[in-house]
Amino acid sequence: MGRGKIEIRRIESTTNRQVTFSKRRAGIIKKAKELTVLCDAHVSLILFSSTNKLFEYCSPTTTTKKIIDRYQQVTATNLWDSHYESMQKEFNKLKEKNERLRRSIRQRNGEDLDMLNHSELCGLEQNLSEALKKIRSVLDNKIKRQIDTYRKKIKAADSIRNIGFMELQELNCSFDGSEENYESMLVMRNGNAQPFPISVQPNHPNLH
Amino acid sequence: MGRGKIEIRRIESTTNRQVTFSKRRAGIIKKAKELTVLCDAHVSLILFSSTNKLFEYCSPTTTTKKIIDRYQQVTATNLWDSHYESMQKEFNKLKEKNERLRRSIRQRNGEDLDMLNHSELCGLEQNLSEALKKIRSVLDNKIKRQIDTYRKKIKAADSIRNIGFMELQELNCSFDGSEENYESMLVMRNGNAQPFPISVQPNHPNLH
DNA sequence: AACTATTTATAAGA
DNA sequence: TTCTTATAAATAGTT
Repeated sequence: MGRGKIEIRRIESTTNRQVTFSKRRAGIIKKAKELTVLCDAHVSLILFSSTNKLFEYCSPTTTTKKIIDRYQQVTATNLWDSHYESMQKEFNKLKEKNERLRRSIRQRNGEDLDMLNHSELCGLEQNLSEALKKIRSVLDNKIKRQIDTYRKKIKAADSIRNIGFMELQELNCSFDGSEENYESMLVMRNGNAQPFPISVQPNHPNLH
Repeated sequence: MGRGKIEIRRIESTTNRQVTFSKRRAGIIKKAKELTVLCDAHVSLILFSSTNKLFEYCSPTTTTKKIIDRYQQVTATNLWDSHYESMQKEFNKLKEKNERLRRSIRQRNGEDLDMLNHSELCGLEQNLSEALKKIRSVLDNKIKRQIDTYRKKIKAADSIRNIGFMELQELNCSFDGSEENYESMLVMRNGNAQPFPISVQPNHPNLH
């Protein structure tokens, strides 16, 4: 139908192909609509162009989803049951793993120990004992590092104290060298500055 | 197109409607085929007649399932029901939980401690320490109970020994009462029977 | 996007 | 259902 007859074979010219697609797409969708109305049919038409554009028609009395569900029922082609099923399997596996992990944690917490036999219990004991050693060593190191930090701060403060003392001597102020008077003097010099930082981990907000 | 023009409205005559459906179905499927070939398109056409008969066309380069999957991807219309969707959410939640549990176990195993702050580390230390106490007490109790069992077995064996001794005396055998000879005598009496059960948990196959 | 010569689809009839 | 055929509709090539 048209000025000339065409062979039904892939149209080589890209533009021509796209124009034809556009025209015939309109045609077939019109036909689908007419079929729906004239014959009281349910139609789902899904088109992907060669440029991967999607076009669809669906009878207004229904939805694509419903048609596909019906199609599935009739053909017994389970389009997504396999997908769904495999997912359900994975889900259950994950649940099981989760339960095992929880139990493991409970056991590492000293609960639910009845189900363990003697050797398992011994293994757990050894395992926890080693873990505790590691944690304590990490904790030790942290504390050591903190003590070091404090020492350095003390040293720094001391040197400030000495400098302050020397400055005082130079200024001929009436300072007797006692701690209280020294601090009040520092406050006088620096405004509100604290002599030592109080916060242990100034950059960590979650410290209780 | 035809002998007369028709209005596009439901055909009231059932036979006529069915005839028209039949004719137009052939027509639209032909159009779908032509579109597929001419324009290199992917087409899925699903038809349900008013009598609920299913007809379909699908481009030979693909399958209805593939087209529907693609349709789903593009439209992001969740054709899978809400159950599936909620399941997917649950699945991801479970995965997350799982990861947290794993991390917790690693930490209770003395690994991945860097991400813990000081107080968390202290809490972990205390927690593990208490767990270890519990486990050790359970282990202690078990061992105590085993020792009790052994004691009872020894007592039982002793009474057997006494009975055996008395029997020996009655039989006027030449038994001097020493341990070695007593045991060899028992072996003689009972075949290969062991005086005490060696295995702690004879019913557990996984004992190392 | 519009036009139109032609092909194609199909309504009605057999 | 299938065939026929007059006619409506679709569309290929063109503008």
